[in-house]
Amino acid sequence: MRYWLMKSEPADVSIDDLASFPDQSVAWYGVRNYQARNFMRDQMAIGDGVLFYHSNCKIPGIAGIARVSTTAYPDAKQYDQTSKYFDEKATPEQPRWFNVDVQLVKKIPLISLSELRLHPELERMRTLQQGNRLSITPLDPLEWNYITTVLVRD
DNA sequence: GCCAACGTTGGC
DNA sequence: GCCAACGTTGGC
Repeated sequence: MRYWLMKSEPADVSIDDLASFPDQSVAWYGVRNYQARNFMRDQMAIGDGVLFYHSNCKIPGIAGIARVSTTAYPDAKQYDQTSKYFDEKATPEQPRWFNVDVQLVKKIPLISLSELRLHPELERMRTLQQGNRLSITPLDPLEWNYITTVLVRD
């Protein structure tokens, strides 16, 4: 059982979008970074904990708790010529990009990035490190526990 | 819209 | 295999 922080741009898929989808789940398509891909392909398992993070928006931060609901499978968008995620070097025989499905557990009152930065317990979190751009990062179980038990209020 | 950080590309 | 140029991310 592992824990992850996964960034989504709410203009693309927000926590409310996720809540409205069938099974409240979504294919985590569009990851085009090898390190993030490898996390999904090689390390994620069904049931892993996910912090659903809103990035590139007015108030970035953690918007919900979710879970990994499938193992990794080829990202369909890599074959879609009309998609910005199309990859001409990918074939069904040799897919290059993978994704898991992520399912909502619960929406939470937003924990903003600026609030996260106030907690010394979280200072080692990768998402808080300067210059970090990875859209998927592993979370230390202590960080997961701190966020989901101390910071989530409702 | 700025720009720092950093990943990728491609010439050599 | 180096590394400069370029593109992207994402907070501010």
